[in-house]
Amino acid sequence: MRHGNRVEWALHCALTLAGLGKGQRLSGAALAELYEVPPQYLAKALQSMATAGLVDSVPGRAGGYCLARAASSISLLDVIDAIEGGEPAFRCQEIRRRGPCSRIKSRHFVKPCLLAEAMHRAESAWRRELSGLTLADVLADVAREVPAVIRDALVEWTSSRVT
Amino acid sequence: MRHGNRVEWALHCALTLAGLGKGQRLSGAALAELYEVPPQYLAKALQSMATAGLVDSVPGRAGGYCLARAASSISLLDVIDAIEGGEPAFRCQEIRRRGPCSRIKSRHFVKPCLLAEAMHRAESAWRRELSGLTLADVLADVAREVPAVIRDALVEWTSSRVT
DNA sequence: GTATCATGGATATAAATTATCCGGATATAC
DNA sequence: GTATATCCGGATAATTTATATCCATGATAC
Repeated sequence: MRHGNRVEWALHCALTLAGLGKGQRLSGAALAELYEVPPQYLAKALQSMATAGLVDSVPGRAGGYCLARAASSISLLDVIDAIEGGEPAFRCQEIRRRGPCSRIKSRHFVKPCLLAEAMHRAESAWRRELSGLTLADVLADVAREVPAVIRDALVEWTSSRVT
Repeated sequence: MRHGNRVEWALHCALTLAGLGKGQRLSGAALAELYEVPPQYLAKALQSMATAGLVDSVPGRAGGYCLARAASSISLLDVIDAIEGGEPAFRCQEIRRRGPCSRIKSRHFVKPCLLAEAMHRAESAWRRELSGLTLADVLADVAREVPAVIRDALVEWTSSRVT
């Protein structure tokens, strides 16, 4: 089980957009440069976030992306779900009903599969952890923990690409 | 992000083996019949569990599989890790160091990526949930919650295939 | 009007998953 | 001892998913 690369890209892009000033935007090409990833493929991830209502996209010259709402209202889970669709990682195939149990009527299987339930509880714990952390939270941590050398370099680059 | 089918198969097989009496075994073919899955592919999952030390495999006529240790000492996480290798689902590619940050010396990146950390904390929550649930726990829930009709059918089938 | 940018569909490539095959080793039944 | 049933592990094939690119379209700034 593993996440696609776009999850990482989307998280970083969302965080970068969260650090922008009011009314500022970055183009897809700029974000692709920032992280050195394929621009047209990154565009798919940005598009997914736009569809999910996390970012606003402005076409045309001086267009680009910015957050659609406050960074404090966007959780990491929101971003991940936008990219991966929010479907559960464990998908019960109900194999418990096969073989010798295939003759048993459906009504006896009223209780969900206990193993599937356990897997879903675990996923809920995962989702809870990620839904409790917003872009604003991470941004605050960045301000506190990331060295000034790095923050300065990012601020400088951003100011050269922002619109 | 999604789990392979073998995870579900392995969990159900492990639970079935946990329900066996002392010294009893089931062959890979029998388990494949029980869940109507491809025998030779299920064998790979059983092999992984054997390699991980979760089940003992006995070759030869009247051979088969049984748990290698007490059901109360095998967690669902043990089974999943045996199948999927226990690698984290999120693998940080350190894209934060690219682009404008590629000139910054490595020593400034001493703190791990905050987004990667958040993802790993979420995975830890997932793992904690699953490591806290053993096959014995689930077996007890089955005894309590699964209708007798189903349990009886399984017991009957098992007794016809066990060695 | 022209250059820049996002959109979304189509398509191509790479990788992981799923599945099968087979020769070899081992233990049991007869 | 021989035949049978079983696990092992490497090789290979088929299928599905992830990754990546291409291009036609429409919107916006200058």
